[in-house]
Amino acid sequence: MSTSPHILVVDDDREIRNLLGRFLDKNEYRVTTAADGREMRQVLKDRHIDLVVLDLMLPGEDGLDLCRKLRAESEIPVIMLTARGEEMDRIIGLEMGADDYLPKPFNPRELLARIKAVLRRSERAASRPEGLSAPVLVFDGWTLNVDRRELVSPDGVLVPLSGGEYDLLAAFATHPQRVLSRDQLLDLARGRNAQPFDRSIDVQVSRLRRKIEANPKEPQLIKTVRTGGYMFTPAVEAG
Amino acid sequence: MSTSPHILVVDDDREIRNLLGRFLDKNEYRVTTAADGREMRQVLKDRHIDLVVLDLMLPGEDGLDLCRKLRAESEIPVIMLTARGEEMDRIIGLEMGADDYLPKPFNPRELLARIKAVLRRSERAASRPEGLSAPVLVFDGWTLNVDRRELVSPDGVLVPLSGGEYDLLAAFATHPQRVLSRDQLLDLARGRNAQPFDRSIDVQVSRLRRKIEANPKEPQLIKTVRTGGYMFTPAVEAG
DNA sequence: CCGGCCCTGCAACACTTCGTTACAAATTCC
DNA sequence: GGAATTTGTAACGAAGTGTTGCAGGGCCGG
Repeated sequence: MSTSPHILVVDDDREIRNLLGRFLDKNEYRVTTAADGREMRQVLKDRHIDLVVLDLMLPGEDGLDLCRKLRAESEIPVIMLTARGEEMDRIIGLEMGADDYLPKPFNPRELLARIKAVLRRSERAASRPEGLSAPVLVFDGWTLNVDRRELVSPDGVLVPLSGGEYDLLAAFATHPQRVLSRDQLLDLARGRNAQPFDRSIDVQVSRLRRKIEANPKEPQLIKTVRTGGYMFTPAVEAG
Repeated sequence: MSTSPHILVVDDDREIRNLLGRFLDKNEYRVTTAADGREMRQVLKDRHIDLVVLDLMLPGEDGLDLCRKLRAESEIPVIMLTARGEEMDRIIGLEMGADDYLPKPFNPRELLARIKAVLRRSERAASRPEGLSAPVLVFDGWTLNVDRRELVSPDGVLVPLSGGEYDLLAAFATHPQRVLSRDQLLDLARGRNAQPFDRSIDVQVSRLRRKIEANPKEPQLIKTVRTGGYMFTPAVEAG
């Protein structure tokens, strides 16, 4: 039930991916792995990730490049790994915007400690310092204010949402027009994995529909896709 | 009944095709094989494929070429096989856009593990990244909105379809004016293979006709092709 | 033209999945 | 610490889908 941080390990070496995957898993983190930049972006688009462990040396795109781009468009903290243990790398790594740095080979416990430290820091810093990342999502007349976690209806009325309802709607609104499985929704909105026979998303969808659908019996915004999950149908634009 | 991923194995060696076919079949995957690029394209046009296992060395078109073209026009993940075990091939393979790579000879279990990994990844990435794939299909006055999974009749009325009815109609509308066997339809609309005496498509066609045919007794849009399957007769254009 | 065979349409039934309510557990707010 | 709110779980009815069986109609050999 606990909502544990979700860590993305990006490394081209499968050995290392598996090793870190198992290790972090044992230490109460949820882990996903990626072998290169393309995979990393895919995961980032579809799951909520709290921290990225990024290898400096990657096939195709360079880890430093990736880190810089990642920094440009999100606030996800990054810990860099590198095979070269030189001080220069460290400086470059940190200048690229990484939150911490670890030379290979390293002791997994060392990585664990740094992950904990970085997460503790970024937890507090969950503010967005005047960055222009979309604070308002508009769809079908509705306005979802991400900063205030508030929803305003097409006729301008503020519709009170519970925290979970907001999280679910935000998950939908940031992944519109595609089928999202219950598992994905649980990850995006609650930061946990589904358990067998987990129906909590169904119930939460039902409660959300009651508040945003004109006719909850015939939902237009959140459609059910049998055996597939749910789909948020309207186009969403940044306000 | 289960809807298992459908894998296309492309290799000119019949031995390998059969071997992999049986092996993957035993491991709960649906498999189709192709001997060259032409067959591959044919299958891709007719079936829903979740992953392609592609040999690097093929008669006629090169595997790398095929992979690049495949990548250019679809999001289907690719695992490359090659007889040469050199590192350069690996880099080229990945740069061509393959999702993973396996040198021959290989252990089938190894391939299985990679297939699982790639599918797990691509499962989440079922997004349409601003590609211009048709979001609206128009035929004979009707409009099928793929984003909203909605059907609008010639006189502008929204016709409620169940999920399965929509999936079936979408399968038809994306493969118009050609005979589709029950097996193909089951694959395209339900993602599963037919079982002996499987009549579910017939029933679903019947239910769909009730909603879209002016006179279901004399269907104009979905024609029956005796011993062949069904054919969607109107011309379909992107809206 | 007729009878048997095979294929398709569809109604009826069985089974699965989903929506919603009720209630209990957990969390938040005074 | 207790009340109010929120969230998860269980249960049940509703809706969707697959299966089965039978009726109707085409096709073929005689």
